[in-house]
Order: sequence, then structure tokens, then C-alpha cells
Amino acid sequence: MEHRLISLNCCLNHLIIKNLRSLLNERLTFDQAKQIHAFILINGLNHIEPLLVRQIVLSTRIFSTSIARFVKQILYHSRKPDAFSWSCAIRFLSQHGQFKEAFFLYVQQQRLGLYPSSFTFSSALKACAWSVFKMGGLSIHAQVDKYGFCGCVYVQTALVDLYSKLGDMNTAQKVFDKMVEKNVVSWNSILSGHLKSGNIIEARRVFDHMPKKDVISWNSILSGYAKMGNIDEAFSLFQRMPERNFASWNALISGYVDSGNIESARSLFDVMSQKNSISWITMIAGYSKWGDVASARELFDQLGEKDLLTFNAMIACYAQNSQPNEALQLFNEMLEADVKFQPDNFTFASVISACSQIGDIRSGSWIETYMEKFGIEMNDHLATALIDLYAKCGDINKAYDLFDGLRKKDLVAYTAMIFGCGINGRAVDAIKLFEEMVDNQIYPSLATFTGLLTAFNHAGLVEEGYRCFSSMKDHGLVPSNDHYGIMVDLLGRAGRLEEAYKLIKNMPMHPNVGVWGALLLASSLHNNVEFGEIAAQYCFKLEPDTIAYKSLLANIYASVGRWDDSRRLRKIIKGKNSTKIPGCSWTEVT
DNA sequence: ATAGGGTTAG
Repeated sequence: MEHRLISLNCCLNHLIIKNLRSLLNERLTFDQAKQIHAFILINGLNHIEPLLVRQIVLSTRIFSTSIARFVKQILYHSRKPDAFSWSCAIRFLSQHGQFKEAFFLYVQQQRLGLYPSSFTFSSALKACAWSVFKMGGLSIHAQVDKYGFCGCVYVQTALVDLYSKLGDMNTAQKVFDKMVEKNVVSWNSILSGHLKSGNIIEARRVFDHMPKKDVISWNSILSGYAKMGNIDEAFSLFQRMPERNFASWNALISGYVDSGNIESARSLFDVMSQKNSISWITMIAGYSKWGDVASARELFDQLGEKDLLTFNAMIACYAQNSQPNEALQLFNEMLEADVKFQPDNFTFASVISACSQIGDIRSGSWIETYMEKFGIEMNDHLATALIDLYAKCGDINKAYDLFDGLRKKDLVAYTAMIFGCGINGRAVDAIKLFEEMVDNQIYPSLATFTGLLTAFNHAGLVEEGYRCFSSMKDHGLVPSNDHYGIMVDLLGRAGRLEEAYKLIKNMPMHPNVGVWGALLLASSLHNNVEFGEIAAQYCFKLEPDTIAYKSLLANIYASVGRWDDSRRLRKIIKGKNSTKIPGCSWTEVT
């Protein structure tokens, strides 16, 4: 009796395992995977776990942190850790952009004393390459040598790719030259390394010497020429390539966009028999870059199935072209669309920028709530956008906190912070930041000087502002209308209207309404009819519909007792309907 | 399994 029971038990166990194994050859949903794991645990079938991990990795199309957490949980609680599941998990994480996590798992695997495979190394190297994690990459390279994997093509190729991405072409070339066996991927890796470091000549040499080229080799060199502005060579390569895919077309379109030839880009786009999401984004972003919001929107509306990326491109288009209300409105539409999208970092970068342009004090806390709600992780891009927003809302300390927390302080970050100090009247801090920036070999741009001049303006430091303005040419910069506008404002507020007018008269370009408006405002502050009239005439001509200019001049007339002139203007103002632009309220979103 | 095209901040 007992004997038969044991035998029956064995039989059942065998059946279960057979069934489980076949189950683990099919695609799983996350829920199924969880159920199977529970079953495995209850029945003590732990040796099946690696198969489960592998199948989860293979089945996952849409990555989520909860899946990653689940996989890690299996690894950490496994009674018998095995190298295969760990390698699968490392690959899984590095494929889905979780580079830090992937590297962490690699380190854990080493600590557990599990023997790494070529699979482990290439995955962990990929994670370091993509996250430009030099220390990690170098330490893995050392382990590769130690474990004797330096003869494996996959691992060597991953190393070439690592050093290419790190920008260390000397080492990349050294590893590459030592390779006995090279495949197309190895060649492509060294090729893209040269292209990334801007060495098109070496890249071309490699390309011409490749024993075998695939569509990726062609695309790489094509986009290299397109990016350096040699669109003719890019086009010639495009014509000669034996096989084309989406990326080939998109790279060429992008090249035409960058060279300012949006018509050719559009013709190519129209000729494409099949377009993918990236083709549409490239075109929308192209129109955005050259300020053609209407054409961008037209394309966006033509697109039947919109995805997150196309929404991002269109929202960015509005934000970049000073239409913050439209940007926010589209953001709302995106959240309320039939197919809901989870906004990501890209979406929020534009949305924050839009809020900042609107200058709504309440935006800051709303944004933070929203970002938390969607699980958005802070990065330097977002932090820089938030610096600007908080500074505009007057919370300079919060802006400083964000600035101090940046991984890398670049030109845009410094400029945002300088501008933030500027509008908050912290001229000394702005100068300090500027000097720090120059010390760090970051070259100021026109926007940086807008921030600096704003600082001097708010502090009323006329001479310092003048000196700063004059120093722009030492940095190879030609002041724009914006800079002249600030200078006119600075001089004008100080009562130096004559000087301000002279500055305008000596401008190398046509002054815009901002410049004349600054003079008009200053004239009204000092009740100066002479310059007020001159400035006003220009403002009326440039922006006939803006009543504020007429009202300023009316005030000037009234202040000197010219009541008739004042009344005449007030009549005109009353006749005009004040055109109020309906805004889209950010706070209405829930 | 390893690689190519696109969207973000002042």
C-alpha cells in the first residue's frame, strides 16, 4: 500500500513538472507568472524558478517596475541561487533601461559567488555602456579578463561598445584590434564609436573596410553625414544602400530638418509608403524647430493613432513656441483621451516650461503632486525646468536646492539659476554663478546674458549692467532685441532717457516692440512727453491692437496736463473691445 | 542577445 502511494506521488509530481515546463514555453501574463510562482513555492518546486524567470523576461513587452520587483524577489528568496536566472534578470533590467539596477544585480551575483557567463558580462556591460558608468564598466572589464572571457565575441563586442559609448576610442580600438573573430555587430560598434566622437573620416574608413555591411552600418554612416550637415553625401548613401528601413528614411528626414530644408524633409516624408511613429515625430519636431506651429498641428491632427511620443512632440512644440496655454490644453486632452497615456519625463519637461511661461504661482505644487501621481523620477532636465518655475514663483530657495542637487550643471542649468537670481533681485548671487560657470569652462549664451542683465536691471545697477552688456562681444555674442530691451529699461528707469534713445538709434537691427515698449514705460515713469511720443508711435505701428501702449501715452499726457490729447487716446481705447484670450486653467485638472 | 532613426529643460 505504502509503496503504491509513493509511486503514485512520484507519478503525479512528474506530471506536474512536465505540465509546468510546457506551460513555461508559452507567453505569460504578469498575473499568470505570479500564480505559477505561488504554485512553485507551495509545492517546493524551486528548481523550476529559473525557467519561470526566463519566461517572464521573454514575455514582457511592456516593462513595469512591479515586474522588475517580482523578478528580484524571486532571485533574492531563492533557496538555490543559480547563475542562469541572475543573468536573465540582469539582461532584463538592462534591456529596459534599468541600468543602475542591472549593475547592482551583477554585483550581487558576484558576491553570491555565482559563476558568470558571457551572457552575464555582455548584459552588465550594456548597462554600463548605456548609463555611461565608467567605473562599473572598467571593473567588469577586469572581471572579464579574470574569468577568461576575453576571447568571447559577444563579450568583446560589448566591450568595444562600452568604450565607444564612453568616448574612449583608443581603448575601443585596442579591444577591437585584439579580436580574432569579428562579426557585423563588432564592426558596427566601432563604427558608431567613431561617429559619436565626431571622427567622420575614421568612420568612413571603417565603413569602407567592413567585410560585411548590414542596414545598420548603412544607417549609422548615413546619419553621421546628416548630423554633420553633409546632407548631399547622406542622400547619396541613401540612394546607394541595398536595403532601407524606417530608420534610414527617418535619419535622412532628420538631416533635412536640421539643415533647415523643411520642404525636402516633407517631400521625403510624403513619399514614404509606410511611416512609423518616429517619422511623424521627426516631422512635427522639425516644424516646431522652425516655428511653424500650424503645420506641426496639421500633421498631428492627420495622425490617426497617436501615441505618447507624438503627444510629447506636439506639447513640446507649443511650449517651445510660446503657446503655453495650448501646451497645457493638449496635455489635458492627452490625459482625457479614449486611450489614456501615462505622461513621462518628456511630457513634464514641456508642461513645466509651459507653467513657467504662464507664471502661475500655484503651478509649482500642482506639478509636484502630478509628478508624484505618475511616478515621475526627477532628472537634470526636469530639475532645470523646475528651477525656472520656482524662481518665477519667487521660491528662490527651492530653486537653489534643485540646482545644488543637479548631477551635472550645464549651460542651461546655470542660465536658469542666473535668471532666477535676476528676477528675484539677487544680483550678487547671479554674478557669483556666472563666474563659477565660466571657471567651469561653460561658455555663456545669449540667454545667460539675458539673465545677468535682468539681475542688474532688478537691482538698478546701471553701470554694472552697461559693463556687462558691453562685455558680450568678448564672448563672441551679438546682443539681441531682448538684451537691448533690458538695457533700455535699465537706463530708462534711472531717468537716462536720452541715453536709452541713443542706444536704440545705434542698434544694428530693427528694434522690436519690446525695446520701444521699454522706452515708453520709462517715459511714463518720468512723465517725459518727448521720448514717450517717439516710443509710442513705434509701438502703435508694430502692435496696433495692444491698448496698453495707448494707455501709457495717455497717462503721460495727463501727467503734464495735456488733457485733450489724453482724452483723445482714452476714447480710442474705449472703442476697442478688449480681446481677452481664454486661458486653460491648470488647476482645473484633477 | 549584442547595433541604427525620434521627442525634454534656460
